[in-house]
Amino acid sequence: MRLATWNVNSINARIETVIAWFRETQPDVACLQELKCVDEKFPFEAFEAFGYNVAVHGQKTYNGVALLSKQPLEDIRSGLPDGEGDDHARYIEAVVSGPRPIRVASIYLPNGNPIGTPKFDYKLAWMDRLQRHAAALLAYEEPLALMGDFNVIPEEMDADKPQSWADDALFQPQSRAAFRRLKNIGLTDAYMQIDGSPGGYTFWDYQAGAWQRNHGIRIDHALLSPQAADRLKGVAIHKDVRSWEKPSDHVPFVIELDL
DNA sequence: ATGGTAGACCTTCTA
Repeated sequence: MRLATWNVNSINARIETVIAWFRETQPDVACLQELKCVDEKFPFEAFEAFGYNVAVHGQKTYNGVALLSKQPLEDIRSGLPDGEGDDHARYIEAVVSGPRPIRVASIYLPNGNPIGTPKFDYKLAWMDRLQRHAAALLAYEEPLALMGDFNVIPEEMDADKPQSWADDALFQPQSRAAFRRLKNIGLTDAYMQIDGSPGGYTFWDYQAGAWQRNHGIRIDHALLSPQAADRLKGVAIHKDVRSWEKPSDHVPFVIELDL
């Protein structure tokens, strides 16, 4: 079973690129982030034509997440618990049905920049909420994949120029510690389990020729419960997609599970 | 030295 996560940076601006990639990769499940549209503006038909079931948690202009699956989606939940006062559409989860069901979440974790502002506090509070919810899901002791744009550079090896991220919310010690705490409740970083080599970047900024200079970072992750990690067979970063026409600044990250 | 691009949308915000 092939599961993908991809921050598309506007689904409607990216639809031709995204469809071209779906044709080529045929993922069983895809987690999309940064749709930048409300539910009604999501291009359902383009994906339903491929036989995908779609669950969308959209928002005007900013954020927005979706789950696409060839198998039916059940128990669809939008938003993290304890979300009063939080109107950002950054989380959707569902159970992908089948002989061996798996719960999958599409996550767009807050960026948090600039540091020293309420935006950074919001990031850390959101990570705390995510950890508490993930702990509750782990108690089911079932296959679970938390996939998305976590907006955290876990280690120095996950950035081409770590120094240039020193003052950035994505590489703050507090952000990295919160990401470690999340993993330490019992989640496995799929990339590190299978590959783990430096340079496995998933994002290159549009600015300052970051792609041409390979100034990338690894911020798109898949965190797996033990029941999913035990069935992890492969990971792949679709780096070449960054060089396609009208690319997102993120590329797809794909994991293969023996489910 | 603080550059540079992309998307949504109306003027600036977010990334």
